[in-house]
Amino acid sequence: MKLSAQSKADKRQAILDAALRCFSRDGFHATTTGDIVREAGVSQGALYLYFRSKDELILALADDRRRSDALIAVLVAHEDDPLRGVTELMELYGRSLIDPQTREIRRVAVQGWAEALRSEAIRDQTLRAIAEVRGLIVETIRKGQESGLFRAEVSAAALADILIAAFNGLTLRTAWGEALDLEPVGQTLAEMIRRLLLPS
Amino acid sequence: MKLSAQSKADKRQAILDAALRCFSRDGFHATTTGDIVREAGVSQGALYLYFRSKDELILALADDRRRSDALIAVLVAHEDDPLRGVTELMELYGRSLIDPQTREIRRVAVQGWAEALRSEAIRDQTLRAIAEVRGLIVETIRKGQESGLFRAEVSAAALADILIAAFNGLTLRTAWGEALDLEPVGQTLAEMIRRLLLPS
Amino acid sequence: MKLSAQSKADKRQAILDAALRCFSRDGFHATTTGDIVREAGVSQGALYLYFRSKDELILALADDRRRSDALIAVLVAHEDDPLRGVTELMELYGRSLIDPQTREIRRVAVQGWAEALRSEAIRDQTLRAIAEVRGLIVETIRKGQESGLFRAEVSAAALADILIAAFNGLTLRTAWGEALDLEPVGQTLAEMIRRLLLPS
Amino acid sequence: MKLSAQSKADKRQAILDAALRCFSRDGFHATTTGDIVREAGVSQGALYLYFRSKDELILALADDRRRSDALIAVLVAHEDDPLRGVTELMELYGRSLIDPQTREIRRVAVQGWAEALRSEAIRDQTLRAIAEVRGLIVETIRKGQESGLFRAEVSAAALADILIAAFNGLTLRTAWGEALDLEPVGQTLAEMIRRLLLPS
DNA sequence: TATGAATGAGACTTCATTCAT
DNA sequence: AATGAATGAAGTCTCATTCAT
Repeated sequence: MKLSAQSKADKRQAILDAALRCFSRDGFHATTTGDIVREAGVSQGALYLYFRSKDELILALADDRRRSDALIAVLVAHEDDPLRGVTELMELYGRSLIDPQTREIRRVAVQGWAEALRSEAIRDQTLRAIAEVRGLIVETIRKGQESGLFRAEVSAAALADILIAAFNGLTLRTAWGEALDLEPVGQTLAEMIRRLLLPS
Repeated sequence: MKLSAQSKADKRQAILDAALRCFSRDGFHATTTGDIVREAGVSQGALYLYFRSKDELILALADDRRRSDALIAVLVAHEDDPLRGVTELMELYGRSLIDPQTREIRRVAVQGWAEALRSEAIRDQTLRAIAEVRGLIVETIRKGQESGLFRAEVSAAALADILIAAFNGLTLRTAWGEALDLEPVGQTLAEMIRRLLLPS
Repeated sequence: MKLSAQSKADKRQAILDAALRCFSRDGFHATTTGDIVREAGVSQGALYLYFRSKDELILALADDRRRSDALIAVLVAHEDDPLRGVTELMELYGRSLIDPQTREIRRVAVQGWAEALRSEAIRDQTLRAIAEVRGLIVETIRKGQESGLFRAEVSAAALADILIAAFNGLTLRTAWGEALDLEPVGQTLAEMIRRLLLPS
Repeated sequence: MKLSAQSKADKRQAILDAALRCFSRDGFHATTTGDIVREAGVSQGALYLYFRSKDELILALADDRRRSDALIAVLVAHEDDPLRGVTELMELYGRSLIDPQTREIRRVAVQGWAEALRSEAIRDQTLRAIAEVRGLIVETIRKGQESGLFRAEVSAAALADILIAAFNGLTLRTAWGEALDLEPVGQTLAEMIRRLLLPS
């Protein structure tokens, strides 16, 4: 009985979802494949019909592609309004930090950071995602500078790195369950960027 | 042959050093106690004369107390010159990020972040260290505001969180071995802080 | 390849049998799980598919349920003939003491007695089995007393305890491999009981 | 500094006492030499100055020589009054069963029974002690038979075995901490012996 | 395609004993 | 004689992966 492509994809996704829950709860290493198949309601063997190994499952969940895609989309959407682009980027990031739906994803992402230290595949994937977002931030700032909107003395690359670093640092804090008051943090960061970029 | 407190501490430290090298290279979980004792040049049993378990070893290495202590020292040293305090803090942090000697520590710290998601002991320890640094940053900024040096409208807490987040984010990037050009990053961040805090 | 309940029970029993042989030969503590799986012809991991731990295996073998069940059956079978019941009980017990097939069981039972000192689970199980047999012996004697067959002055409980104590003591002696001549022992004990219970 | 023979013997005894407490509490195998030296307040190495190995310590405590010596003394003391000898034997045994001071000894003795299954040295020692007591009981009964006091038809050897078996079985029950009511048990057993031995 | 029993390497930890001091 | 740090073999149990059905 051949499974339709649809139900095959469904089952694969069900396993991924189960793995995300397990990894978020217990971490990559304390999670056993037994935990995952139990959570997914499939058989032990089924896991290996859809994934080559536990590591492949980790790799598939180690970065948060959905988030970086969203960030990229925002920057692209506002490419003719650099200030708006940067502002919206921060808005979006801030919202994602407090969205309870992405809590598991953020926790797993932090674990992915640790795994990226050891696994070249995970590191490549993670760095590529960061580089992509970073590239677009740089481009956005450059555009603002070229149009005379932003101060030309500012290093676009440095600012991009600072933004990404701050984002990652905040992701970390919220992943730990700390109740950060993100409202003033967002406003203060926005103010810092404005004062840096806009001519006084 | 009763060991002196000194030589006992030395041996304990030798094991810690070996564990740090192993953890940095292979991660907490892929490192076996066998790896550690081989690296330390002691017997399997010796490990348990100095540590109750592998977990205790992980806990002992999961945060980077030396770094947070140094940060605190800097802030305390310049408590009558808030602007200098914040600047020196950034200097120190920046230097530590490129110091090859602390590379292993930074790699292990990132793994500690992931472990902190699962282990209450590690999380407590990590959050406590962060809270301590954060508290001193807030205090330093407040002092500057009270003396009229800094703009009173700025949220000291928010700025402290942003700084810490950026620091952590940069630690992460350097832990991965990325060759960040930290010079402009540091200058840009300093400029952002000055423009935010100092009256224009 | 879902195992049928039958073959699952069979395999469990095969491991139990192997463990019995090992425990009888080397004792609970000198027997390793490696010994057991080798004797059973299964893999290390297989043991843990059928038993949660080595302790569970010990618990499962620590008392001799088959023997106490047989004793109970005898007493129940002759509940309308108390003298016969007691006599048959002794017969059965005596036969079991010299049955080479139960030699391993008796050796393991003695070890269970020692384990019962430390393990509440084993002690509970052992005491429960004894209490059950004891209760039936008491009841049988009481019945004989009520019908006027046995002397009413005899403490049924005390006699039951004496019988059980003697049985256990004899089990111990035979477990050690001593060549007791059980024939006269049985006859003498029977004579003691008759002279105690029957009106002279 | 040469230790006097006295203090050497004292220290040896202190270790034995500590071992008895540990063995009684945790069993031979769950007790570590570390437990014993801690309980005795001596150093790890000291143990091996007084005993060749842990096994030697077990052997030294595995049987209850003090009890069997006392039993023998009673029988010898009344060798010209066989009935009295047997009665006193039972009295003494009964008292020892409820003496809280010998509780640890009885618990360790039961463990010795299990060890005797595996260790030839312990088995020899245990069987020898039993044989000694048994021999004296047989002799006592024989004497009574020869003097016409006891019925000649009774098998002295069988009765001795029954008595010893009952004693051991009762030791077992009390070692488990069961609150047996030994008063009626003793009386009933005495009655059984009288009725068996004395001409009606 | 799907199952889940089976595998067996290997991880962590303990512990009786030794031996340098 | 005495100490206690050190040893390292060995034990129990787990778990990612395979494969017969």
